[in-house]
Amino acid sequence: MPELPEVETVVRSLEQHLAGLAVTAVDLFMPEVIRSPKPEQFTEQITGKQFQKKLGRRGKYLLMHLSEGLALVVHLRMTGRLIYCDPELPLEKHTHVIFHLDNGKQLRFADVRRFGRLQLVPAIEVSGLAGIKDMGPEPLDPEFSREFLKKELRRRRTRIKSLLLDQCFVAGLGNIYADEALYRAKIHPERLAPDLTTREAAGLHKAIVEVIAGGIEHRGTSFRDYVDGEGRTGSFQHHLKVYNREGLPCSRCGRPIERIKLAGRSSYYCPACQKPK
DNA sequence: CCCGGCGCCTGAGGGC
DNA sequence: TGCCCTCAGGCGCCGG
Repeated sequence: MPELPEVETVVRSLEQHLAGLAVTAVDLFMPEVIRSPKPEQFTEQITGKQFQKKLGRRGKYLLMHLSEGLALVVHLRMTGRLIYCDPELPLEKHTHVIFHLDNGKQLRFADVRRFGRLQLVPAIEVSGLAGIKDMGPEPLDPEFSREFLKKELRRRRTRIKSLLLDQCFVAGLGNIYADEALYRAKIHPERLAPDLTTREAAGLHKAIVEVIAGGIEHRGTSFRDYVDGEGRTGSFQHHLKVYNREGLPCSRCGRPIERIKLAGRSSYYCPACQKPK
């Protein structure tokens, strides 16, 4: 569930605590969650390294810069959590990695479904990593402009919802924010991308920027599993207009929100405000 | 090349 | 009460 706003919130909440701390030891309970290097090397290489002042993010990836030019790259996928805490805090079930820190605290990685991955790489290689290399622009960067969006829509022969979920198109959108953006732009999720008008593209651009900025402002959507780096929930779930609201009245017209399956996922939309055309 | 669909995982929730 | 099925969805991978 962590999409861009949730990952950004984790970054901001961890940054203040981790800056300057060194890793003194690592407990690796589930080596499978380490994507690279080999588990023993991962543990050996990260031990003694210090977290830099700033943590970064690219799309849904957390970029944790360390001393000696290393970077810990983390993808939380669906249920992953990174929590900074006291060692006394009871171990949450499915805790797979514990980083012991030189102030006596811990950074823990837990993940019920074990989809999340950690990777330790030279920082200069981050931009070339699979999953990051071909990633589209950050939705809040100037590079993600109306013109860019319109041009991409014309180029891609797919349904608009699928395109919004494609990280090569724009970084960081997942199922929740994609549905919310389409609702705000009044565009049916099954519309073909090249069929959107210039006006609709402009509206969609605005909706994407607003919904992502709103998500960050409210510290993410805690719909199911998500909490930030201090274990706190976000509040954007209270501002969702369509996601997980099947049968509930549309806030614009009162018609019940509907749910369809699209590319294997649920898509929520208002049948009156978002016409198929 | 580009798109759609499946598998990976566990737990929650619904039907019977 | 318990069992089984479906669903949750990000992304790598494969096939058409």
